[in-house]
Amino acid sequence: MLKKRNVMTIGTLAKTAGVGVETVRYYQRRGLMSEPEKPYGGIRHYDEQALARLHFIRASQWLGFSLDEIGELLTLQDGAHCDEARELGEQKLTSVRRKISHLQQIERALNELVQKCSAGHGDVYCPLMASLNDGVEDATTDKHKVC
Amino acid sequence: MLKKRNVMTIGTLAKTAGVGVETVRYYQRRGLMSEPEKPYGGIRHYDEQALARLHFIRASQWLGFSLDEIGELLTLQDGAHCDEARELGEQKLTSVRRKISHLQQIERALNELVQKCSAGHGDVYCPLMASLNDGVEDATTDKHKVC
DNA sequence: ATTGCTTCCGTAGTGAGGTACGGGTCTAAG
DNA sequence: CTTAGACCCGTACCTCACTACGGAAGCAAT
Ligand SMILES: [Zn+2]
Ligand SMILES: [Zn+2]
Ligand SMILES: [Zn+2]
Ligand SMILES: [Zn+2]
Repeated sequence: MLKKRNVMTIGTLAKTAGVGVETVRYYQRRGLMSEPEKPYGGIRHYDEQALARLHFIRASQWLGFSLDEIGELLTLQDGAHCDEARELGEQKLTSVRRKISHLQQIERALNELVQKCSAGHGDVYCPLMASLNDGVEDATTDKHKVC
Repeated sequence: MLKKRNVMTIGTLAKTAGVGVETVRYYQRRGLMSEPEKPYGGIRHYDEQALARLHFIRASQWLGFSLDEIGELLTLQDGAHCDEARELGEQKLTSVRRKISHLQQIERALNELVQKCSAGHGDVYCPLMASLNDGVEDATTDKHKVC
C-alpha cells in the first residue's frame, strides 16, 4: 500500500476512502467517477482528485442524496451554480424533516403500545396485539396517507 | 363489489384493505396469509378474518416491522406470548429512535450548509460545495460509524 | 351469445446500492 | 523464477416489498 505521492491503485484508493473496490467500479459505471486511462497493459492509477470525488459522493450520500442526485450535484460543482445546488439541498432538507416527523409518529404509537402491554394486563387480552389487529387505531391509515 | 355478509373475492378483499390483489397473493406466498380452499372450478372466497389479518400486517408494517418480523409476530398472536411480542416491539422502538437521531444529525448538518450558502458568499467559494468536497467535516465519517 | 372484467397461477422484472464470482493479467517479495 | 496477492473486466446475484405479464377460465351484464 505504497502511495507514491498521491498516486494510488484502485485498491488503495478504495481503502483510503473506506469503501470497497467494487463500489468504486460501480460509481464509475454510474458515471459518478471517471476511469483513468490505462497505461499499455498496465494498471490504472488514481490521484487525490479521485479521492476528493469519493469524499464528495460519500458526504452527499450521508446527507440523504441518492446517487442520481449526486450526479446532478456534481455538474453544479463548478461554483457558478451554487443556487441550484442550494435548491437541491433545501428540497432534501424538507424530505429529511418529513421523514423525521413520520418516524416520530411511529415512535409515539409504538411506545404507547409497548407501555400499555408492559403495564400488566392480568391475563386478559393484550392491548398490543389487539391494536395490531385493529390497525393501530387512527394512526396508520389516516395519517399515513397524508405523509 | 357485493360482499354477501363478510364473504369476498380476493379483489374485494384487497380493495377493502387498500392494497393490491398482487400484494395479497404475495403475502400468501410469503406465508403471512393462508389461501382459502377453492370450490370445484370456482373462485376462492375470503372472510373478515382474512381482512383482520391484512389489517394486522399493514399496521405492523406501518410501525416499521419487516414482513419477516410480522411473520414472527403472527405466531405470537395467540395472547400467550405477549411478552415476546413486547420484546420485539421494544427492539423496534430502539431502532426507530436510532433512525430518528440519525436523521436529526443529518438535518442539522444539511440546514447549516444551506444556511451558510444562502447567507450570500460574494462570488467566493461556496461553503456548501466546499463542505461536500471535504466530507461535511466531522459529521459524516466519525459519527456515522458510531450509529 | 358476446363482450369485458375478474380470478387463477406461475414466472419474471423493478429499483437502489451495491456485492460476488470467475478467469485472466500484473507486479512485488522471496 | 516462482508464487501470493492485486488488478481488470464482464456478468450475475443480493435484499425488500412489490408489481407486471401472459394465458386460461369464470362470471355478470347487455
Ligand atoms: Zn401484552
Ligand atoms: Zn408516512
Ligand atoms: Zn453557495
Ligand atoms: Zn448512521
